[in-house]
Amino acid sequence: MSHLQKTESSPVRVRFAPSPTGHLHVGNARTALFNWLVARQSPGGVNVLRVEDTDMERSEARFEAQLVEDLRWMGIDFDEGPEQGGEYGPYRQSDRLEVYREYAERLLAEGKAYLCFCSDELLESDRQAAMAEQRQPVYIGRCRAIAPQEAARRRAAGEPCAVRLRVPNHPIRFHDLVRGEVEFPSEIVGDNVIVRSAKPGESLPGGLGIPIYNYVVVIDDVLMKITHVIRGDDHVSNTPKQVVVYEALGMPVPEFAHLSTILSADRERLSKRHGATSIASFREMGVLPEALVNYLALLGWAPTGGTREIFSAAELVKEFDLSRVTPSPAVFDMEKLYWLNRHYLKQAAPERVVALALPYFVQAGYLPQGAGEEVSTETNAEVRSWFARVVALLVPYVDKLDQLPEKAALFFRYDAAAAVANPDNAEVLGAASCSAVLQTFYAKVRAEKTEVDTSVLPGRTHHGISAERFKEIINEVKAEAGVKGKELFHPIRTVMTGSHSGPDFDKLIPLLEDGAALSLPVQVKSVRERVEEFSGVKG
RNA sequence: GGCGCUAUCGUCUAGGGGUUAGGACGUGAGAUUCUCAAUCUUAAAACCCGGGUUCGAUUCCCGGUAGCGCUACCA
Repeated sequence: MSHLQKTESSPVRVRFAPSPTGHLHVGNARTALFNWLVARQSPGGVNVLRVEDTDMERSEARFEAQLVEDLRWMGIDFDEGPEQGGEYGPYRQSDRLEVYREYAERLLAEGKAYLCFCSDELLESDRQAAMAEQRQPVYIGRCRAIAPQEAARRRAAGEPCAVRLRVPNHPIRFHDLVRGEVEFPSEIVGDNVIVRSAKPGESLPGGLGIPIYNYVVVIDDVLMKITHVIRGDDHVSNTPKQVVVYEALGMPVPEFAHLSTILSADRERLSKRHGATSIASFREMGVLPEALVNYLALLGWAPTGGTREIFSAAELVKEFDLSRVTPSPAVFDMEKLYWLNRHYLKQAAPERVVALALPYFVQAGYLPQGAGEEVSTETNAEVRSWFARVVALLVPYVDKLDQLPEKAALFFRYDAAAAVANPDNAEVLGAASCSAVLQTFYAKVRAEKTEVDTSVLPGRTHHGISAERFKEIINEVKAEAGVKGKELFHPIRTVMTGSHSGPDFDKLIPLLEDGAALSLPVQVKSVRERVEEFSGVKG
């Protein structure tokens, strides 16, 4: 944190500056997280959200809203931004065009910038020529020497013109918290355009067009008093172009921190093509925000010692250190995210996991639409408490919440015929001792007293074999059929669940019986019903 | 093409002029359990290549290679 200390006089101010052109991606989310961590770990630190929507064609308001929601879900909040305002607003670039124009005029008046009247065609042929001669394809400065009065006259006459910044004649250097000192020769920068020429319908007062990104970021960062620019490393090559703007403005250059790219398993830049990489998709699949935050922090950062991996957001705020961030790109590993998610799923308060799991079951059609509602009728409360036990039983089996309904198939999708036909069960069902076990077991279950309970669901019987009673039955089968161990348990398990593997009987049997007593969209079959159905297929 | 950035187990990483190169995910094995999941134990697994500097380089320097980024009146 030493790098933050020296700016103690003025508090740390960082910003996250996304373009609302799509869903929030893991790469951007990590950038947002690192910014947030730096702001929160520094006394008086301020986290600014700035929406870079100058690309009118691709920017959409709904993406901005989505973005903020995704960030909030992760626990990342802002002190200043379009929603909360602040003294350095407005925070949407589309609302700041007048500011950019003013500064451009100032730069022009001071001779730091000049008007360029070159046509697109001319520029393009310059570029081709430069490429052919293997030179850097930068602007050759054709309009640099036009006298200001002459330029002003041509502009007033309505001749289309762009504004270019005069690049200084010295190497451009800046400090990067993750990469150290970075230096570029000025020749590679060139006199870049900072304000486009006016396009029909996009004209600003004074006949200028929409300003260029590399210029507006600097104006914004200067005006918003940003002390640390933390962003993706796709901006390192842009940085010298921006540093030149700071110099022209006579403003101090902030600290930079360029975060490495997140790659997919094929070592390509992570994109939609690589499946679910948007923050929304992680939320939808039932990844906990604390797992995602923890994982993202570990991508490119490790604490001193490098052995600790589990960090809450609060712990990250305490431990995180920008200068320990690695400059090398990292491959996104879904398995490790899942590992963290499994960890946090076990840690999480049961009620929370149940609430989060519920929609998946409603969607699967296993639970009624209103099951999530707070208004708890008596039945609803019963369903909920049963469901809570189901979730608790199944959570150790999943990486993420959306896998839960599939794991719950043993409750809702019992199918004896399919179980008997399943090749996975062939060995168990084909064992010599199987028949004896099954016959004895069927008889025992049938002999159980049936307790009719029509209070919950008229016309249904609730047998209510307890876990203890079930254990006794198994012991009786063991004694009478003379079979023990796997040969005893596997066939019985197959009858009960359709599979020879699954949760402990102690927990499973009561859930089966209690579930059967409930009125659900997909009826859970009781122990006795399962026995009847199974014996019908395999007598 | 030019410029820049990067390079430790399959993956995320720690470390650093002399180390048995550490941890984690994943994988294999074992324990536990009727079984699966969970849990515990355990094993295999890495310093990109070539030159320097040095008594000694994985570590420092240079070059190569590879990957990525930027090369716009995109952001």
